[in-house]
Amino acid sequence: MNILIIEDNKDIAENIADYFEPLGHTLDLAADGLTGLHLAVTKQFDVIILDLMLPGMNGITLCKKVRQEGKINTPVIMLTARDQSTDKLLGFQAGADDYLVKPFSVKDLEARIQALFKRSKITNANTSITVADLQYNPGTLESHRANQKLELNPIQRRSLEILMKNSSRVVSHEELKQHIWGDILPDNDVLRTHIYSLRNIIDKPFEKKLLHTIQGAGYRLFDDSQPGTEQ
Amino acid sequence: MNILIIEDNKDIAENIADYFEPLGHTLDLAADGLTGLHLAVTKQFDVIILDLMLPGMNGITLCKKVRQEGKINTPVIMLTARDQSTDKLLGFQAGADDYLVKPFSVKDLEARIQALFKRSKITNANTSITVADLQYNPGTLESHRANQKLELNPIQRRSLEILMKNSSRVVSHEELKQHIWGDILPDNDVLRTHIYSLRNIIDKPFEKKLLHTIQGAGYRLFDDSQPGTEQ
DNA sequence: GTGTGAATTCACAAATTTTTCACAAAATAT
DNA sequence: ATATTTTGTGAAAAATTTGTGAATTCACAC
Repeated sequence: MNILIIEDNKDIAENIADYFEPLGHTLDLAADGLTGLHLAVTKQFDVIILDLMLPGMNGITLCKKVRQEGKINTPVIMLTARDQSTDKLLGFQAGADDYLVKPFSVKDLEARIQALFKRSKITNANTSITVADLQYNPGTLESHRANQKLELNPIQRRSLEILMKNSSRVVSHEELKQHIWGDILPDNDVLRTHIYSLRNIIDKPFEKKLLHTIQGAGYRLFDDSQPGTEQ
Repeated sequence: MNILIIEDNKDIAENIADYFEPLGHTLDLAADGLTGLHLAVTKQFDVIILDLMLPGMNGITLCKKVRQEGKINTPVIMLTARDQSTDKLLGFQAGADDYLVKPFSVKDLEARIQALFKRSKITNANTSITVADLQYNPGTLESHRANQKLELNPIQRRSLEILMKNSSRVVSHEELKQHIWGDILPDNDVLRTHIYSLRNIIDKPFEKKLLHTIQGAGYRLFDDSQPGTEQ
């Protein structure tokens, strides 16, 4: 799972990281609001852990901004320093999904994350993502193009998922690798080979090519014949 | 809709009641764990709203007991105070369907209830779940295929149950294990063997295979000859 | 204790996926 | 224009996942 922690207190951030990384999750840390916001909107996360009090921009503003982007519905867990009854309402209004009061145990946090994840899985079950005539359903893990079913292996599936979810931007090699393999990243050859095989399935049999290479940057899935969508 | 509220805080209970009763729902209140448990197993509810902290018996124990009965799969929404330790929730994920952090708005609660209800409507009543010619009745715990009764042991039954309830998506190994065994998850071999034995019963004697393996992801029960249902 | 059936472990086969590697082609830098 | 780096291509080897069924352990009723 990919987790973004926006928290200026090093101790807390490290504490969380030390607990979750061995469990195989990939963590990104941001120590201030601006960095956090930037990461939140440019990378794909499964959950965002957000401190309320931050240098640069406070958590509520940040949460609102993230939600305003519209496209991001990643679950957000707010961390608050102490019992301030106004915080909670503000937080929920801003679009947070859950709350934890410091100090908390990491086990607590884990439980909350699990629950949120479960919830979002249920709500996302029946919504499929579309780019041109290419479709991906995160629930059934099936993909179709032009009403034909595409047979993908796990890595191809995960690659497509990331690319589909982020078709509005370029996904870097690093990010792609992180999502597929977590933290033990393989050689660069490997990704290239997988993209090649993915292309063979989703693009080769079709007229219009959707998976584009952005040299030196990464890959992006989009329909280049439709300038409107491309943004 | 029949709603059971197990909550010792009168204010919260009344608040919920005041909101839902005018909407035409029937509410039952229990102010302590024992009363709650008794009601839960003796009456039929569409959803149970359960406070984590209760006099008499805490919410987790109660939920476990209710589930142990086996026959009750009424959706349960947990209520937790926001500074409450929820790490115990981890082991109990399999039992509750969702949870809300106090304070919450009744609107929130309503949304959650609707979502759960929609999902469990099918499974709860006397209606059984159907995938192709395979049927499972959550009330009687019986399963049939092509009008023949299938004899399943508890593990096979629970496996089939979660697969049937989620036939619209892939159920991961982890999920399956959690649903079957709760918190002490066994080796991966075990699940494989049980799926094998389940297949022998529900698929082997029949022409059409319904239990499909999604490599690297999990299992899904569906009729692959009917692309319509498959979506 | 003994017997019974269920659950788990184990070992091996089969299927499938993932990685490695070597070279070609294309793009970028000098 | 030439060198250098990045990316594409594809086959072959390595590794992993899954299926299968027998052997073993376990739990519990008698």
